[in-house]
Amino acid sequence: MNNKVRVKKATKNLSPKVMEQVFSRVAEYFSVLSEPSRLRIMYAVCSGEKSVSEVVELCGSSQANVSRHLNALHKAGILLRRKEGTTVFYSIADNATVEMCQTVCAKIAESLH
Amino acid sequence: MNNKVRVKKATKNLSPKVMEQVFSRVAEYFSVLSEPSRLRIMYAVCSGEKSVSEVVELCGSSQANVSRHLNALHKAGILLRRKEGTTVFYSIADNATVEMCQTVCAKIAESLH
DNA sequence: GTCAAATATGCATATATGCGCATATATTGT
DNA sequence: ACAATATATGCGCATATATGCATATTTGAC
Repeated sequence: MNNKVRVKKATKNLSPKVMEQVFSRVAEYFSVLSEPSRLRIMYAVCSGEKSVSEVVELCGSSQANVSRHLNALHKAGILLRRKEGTTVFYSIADNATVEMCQTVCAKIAESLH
Repeated sequence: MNNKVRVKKATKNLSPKVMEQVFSRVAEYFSVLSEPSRLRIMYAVCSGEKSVSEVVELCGSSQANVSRHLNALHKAGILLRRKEGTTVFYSIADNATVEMCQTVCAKIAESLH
């Protein structure tokens, strides 16, 4: 059996110090996606740009929490922020992340049977 | 601009109730990958099957923690467990997860400049 | 059976984080 | 300036979890 996995170029020959930084950042990245509330928000936004209020409406969480979660997703580079008057719109900044989430969701949705 | 993202078949037409279950499971899945210690372990194991002691050696964490983390990764279906005498070997069970981690690592390693 | 090695686990602690609540801030309209 | 609306944030609490330490458990050698 061969269960070794080839390491991609971009992560090859990195010093242990840098590797630690990468692991730390990657952990933070996955951490942002490790909350049902934020996944719900991602699901709401990935169908098109939404204001905070719209997301609140769609997700059923409190305005305060939705605001915080949207901010977290924005800081992580996953969502874009656009301001128009008093309204703030969020949209997908990183399609790769959305596709990754959908791949994982699909796999898990299947395994639920 | 078109930043809508198509939803995969497997997650389409799921009841809100099931969607919640999926989000919960997916959050747990990402949660397992949201710790530098576990990513370090994944990196050690993805180059080939390793015993607990070997992983301890490679990662520098305590035996207790490595054991716990390996168990978490195993319960999440990401690692396989094989026992031989008193030694327990872990190996990659899910290549998709490893590839996903490497994709994210590569992206973040690049962005570190 | 006894001992040693490898792994797993119970417990206490420190830290992180999600949430509810109240409130601050920003912007528009009157 | 004032009121109303939309969003962000400070605070306290409850919960989750990573870690260190000690110890239990499992298995093989003698």
